[in-house]
Amino acid sequence: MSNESKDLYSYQYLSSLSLYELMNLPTSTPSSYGNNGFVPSSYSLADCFQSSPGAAYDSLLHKTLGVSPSSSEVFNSLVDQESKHDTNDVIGETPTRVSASSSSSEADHPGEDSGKSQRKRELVGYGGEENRISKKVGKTKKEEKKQREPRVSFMTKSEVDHLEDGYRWRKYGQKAVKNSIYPRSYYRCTTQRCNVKKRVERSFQDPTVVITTYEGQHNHPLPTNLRGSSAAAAMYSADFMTPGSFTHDMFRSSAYTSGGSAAAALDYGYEQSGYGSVNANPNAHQEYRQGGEYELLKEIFPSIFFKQEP
DNA sequence: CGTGTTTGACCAGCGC
DNA sequence: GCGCTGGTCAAACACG
Repeated sequence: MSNESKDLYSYQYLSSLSLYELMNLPTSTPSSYGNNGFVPSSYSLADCFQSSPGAAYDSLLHKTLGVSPSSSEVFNSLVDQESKHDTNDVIGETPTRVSASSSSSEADHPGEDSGKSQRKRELVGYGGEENRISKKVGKTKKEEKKQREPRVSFMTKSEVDHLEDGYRWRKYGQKAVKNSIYPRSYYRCTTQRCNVKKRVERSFQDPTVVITTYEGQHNHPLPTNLRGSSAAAAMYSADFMTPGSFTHDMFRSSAYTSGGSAAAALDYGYEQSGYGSVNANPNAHQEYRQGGEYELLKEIFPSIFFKQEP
């Protein structure tokens, strides 16, 4: 799969460049912070949504996926590449459509973890995971695969690998990835019974680009005792942004001044037909924001979205 | 002491 | 069947 992933990677890289061009982002990033153009990377990701989730999301996804039809393929292909083998099992069955409902919460789908891990836990007797093991009973591997969690992939121009999103993450692994000199880090939400994971890797073609892939949906509120720069990100935002006043232009400006920009893509496990219609139908954009993608993002970044709601 | 990171080992899936 | 690769585990370690 080496050649294929290489192509995907190249494709993605070009796509990200296209995004920057679309957003009229300069190649250099003079900053209003007077901070060499850098602020915590969390700003570029979280604040974009924090300031106005709808606008930022529009900006991110509509521009990324909407303007450039190939981009959606690229992003989705990228995040799907390791699970291509699932396609035959899943395609046409639309098992991973996500809505704001809790029907797809981790509690309901603990089998998000790979079967191999379950097998190992079964052998080792991994504490606190009995429910997973018991859930495994009576299921085939294929059935487990179908329960892949939806994933969201962000490309963020940042010098910081691990983007603060308000949740607490525990790093549980790091692997060198093929065709990249940068390792991929694996994080898991530290909240009990929440199996949301994320992978963080740096683009080997553009080291300034960090690719963050979230998998699953949090089944708990945002931790109250936040550490790190989530609050700081909010402060950054408050300094010069008024919630709700965020426009596409401001997002562009935000990405510009923060020295960071982000692209996002949603991975619904082969259910991508919606993008075409979104692109073709201007009115579909609203539906799309009210639909699964927007809601998914809300669930993944509740702290960001809830702050905007009166 | 609790929490998070590092890192070598292990395992399963896939391609050849 | 074998080797490669991605994903995960868990002991050891670091840190506040």
